[in-house]
Amino acid sequence: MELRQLRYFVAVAEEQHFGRAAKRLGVAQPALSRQMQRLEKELGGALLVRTPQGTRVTPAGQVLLEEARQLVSGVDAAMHRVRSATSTELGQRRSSAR
Amino acid sequence: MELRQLRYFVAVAEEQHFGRAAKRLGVAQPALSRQMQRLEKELGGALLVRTPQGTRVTPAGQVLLEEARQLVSGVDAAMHRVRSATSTELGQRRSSAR
DNA sequence: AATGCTTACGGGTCACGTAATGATT
DNA sequence: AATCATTACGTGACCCGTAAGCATT
Repeated sequence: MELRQLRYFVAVAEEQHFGRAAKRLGVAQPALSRQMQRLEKELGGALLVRTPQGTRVTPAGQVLLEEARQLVSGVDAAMHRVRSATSTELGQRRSSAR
Repeated sequence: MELRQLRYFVAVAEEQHFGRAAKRLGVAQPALSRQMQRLEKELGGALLVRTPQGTRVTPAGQVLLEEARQLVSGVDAAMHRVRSATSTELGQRRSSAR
């Protein structure tokens, strides 16, 4: 399971539409379709219900949606924290802090 | 930033040695070296201090280490939860639960 | 010279976009 | 026929392992 797949999944689940999700993500629909298939295969079950009118999440998909949102925002937060820590390091040699 | 990089980084930080970390991960040292470089470049600063005796984490690396552990275990937990939810769906049509 | 990490090189895998196909209304 | 998603196909990027290089002790 990769972060890309989690980000893609959140977009599809929220848009309930592969086309709109793809546009929002800046990728083509087939890329999305393949990644969602891969994700479902790895997790061992359907996450999305595809209909000609659009797409809904399954119960398992709903579980993943909540987890994925947390993880994705957690990753973003971690990146910011590390970047802040990196910048802070620069002036730390002689000034004690900040 | 990808999960692979986070897993690799945790191994290096814990082993304080690229060679041992690579062995533990089942990859070759160069693969590890490249991924750590990529990660540091993306995060905009050093995460590891390489010495001929081994490797230590920088302050920013310490921050990342804690974040990475949480994220990696969070991903694993999410996968288990979704898999459980998937199995549960199967018998839900007529039997109410279990 | 030995240890530890990095750069160079070649091969296999993966992700993507465009185009064509399938399915439902 | 129109909409939504999937499969087919070719290209480019990425990851990896082996081999060679650099630095420190």
